[in-house]
Amino acid sequence: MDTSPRAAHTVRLSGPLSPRAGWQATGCSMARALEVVSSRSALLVLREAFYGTTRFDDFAQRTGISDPVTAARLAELVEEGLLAKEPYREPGQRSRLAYRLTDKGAELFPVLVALMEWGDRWLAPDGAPVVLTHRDCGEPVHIELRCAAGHQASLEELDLEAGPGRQAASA
Amino acid sequence: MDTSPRAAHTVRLSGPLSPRAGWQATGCSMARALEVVSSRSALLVLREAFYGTTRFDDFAQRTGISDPVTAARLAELVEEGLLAKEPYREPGQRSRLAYRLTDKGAELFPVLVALMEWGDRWLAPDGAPVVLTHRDCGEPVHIELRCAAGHQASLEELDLEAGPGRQAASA
DNA sequence: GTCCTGGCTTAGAGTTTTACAAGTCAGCTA
DNA sequence: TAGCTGACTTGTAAAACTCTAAGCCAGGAC
Repeated sequence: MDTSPRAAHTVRLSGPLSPRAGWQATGCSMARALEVVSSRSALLVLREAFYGTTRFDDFAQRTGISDPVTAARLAELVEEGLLAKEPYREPGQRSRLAYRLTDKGAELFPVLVALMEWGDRWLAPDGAPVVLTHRDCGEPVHIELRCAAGHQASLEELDLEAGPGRQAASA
Repeated sequence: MDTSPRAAHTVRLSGPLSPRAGWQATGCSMARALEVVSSRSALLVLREAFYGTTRFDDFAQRTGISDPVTAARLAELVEEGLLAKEPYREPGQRSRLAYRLTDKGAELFPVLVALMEWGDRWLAPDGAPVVLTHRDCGEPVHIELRCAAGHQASLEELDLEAGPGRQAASA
């Protein structure tokens, strides 16, 4: 199937996934991930968490999101296990709450970096406003697609195959 | 600043970006990217485009998005230059429109892969429903953060620095 | 010419996301 | 004890996103 000559900018569907018309992607992992982080505010809050922000007012101010939305988003991200709320006390201060990234939240970092990289390339005519560098060597850091054998892979070199969690007629 | 011992799951802010309170990230590339693709439907449409879908009805059906939203999203993505509309004609058929990824759209692929990978890991208890493999070697493909010198880098090894596009008091 | 199909558009309505402005409340400081 | 501050909550309202259901139009097929 799909013997058409144009495969530019697409992956190749292989095995039971070809043709595309034969299966549904309703429960796909990307769709599930989007249920958790599809709002602009959620990702901005996470950005700040990666920058080290931990306090309510700082999140609200630094993301430019209003207080009510910030509160809602922080509560959601805590409930979903991306952030953890922990009390702490600075000397002479009363007890406060800090929001910190959990492992689950921290592993979203590549998503944010990929978005930033794309934004730098296509939406920032004057160049990247901020850059990530590797502390040891000072070189800029970027996102790569690489296979377990170590080869860098482009979109057109990829196959999409059924995985272990695939149910009949879904993905 | 920020001499606190806990830097877990955060990058280090360096140079003029430290302390965080001293600058605004309002125009950051991630925020700009989110203006374009922050809706669930936009990313689902792009997912299908990467799977090779090109026609209106197929987009609507395969993403599970309603017709009006599909139409709105396709039009937006075309306007933003992520998809291109091109007429084509199959023999014996009338002229149709195909939506294809542009280079700008195709370069969002790492974002989708990163989301999928995260969803596979945290939201798919039975394993990934679909997997991407490198056609040449058959090995699974994943997202990596790597610096220009070739080192793989973890979140905690990264510095955030001012880039060429940074204006005074913004990021 | 009439039917069918692909590619939309329109109408009407519900939910979510967002903002602004103001209020609340606990607990430390003075 | 009166105030201040951080962390929210409440009220109001607009905008965005989403749905279902139905309608429209162009261009082959018959």
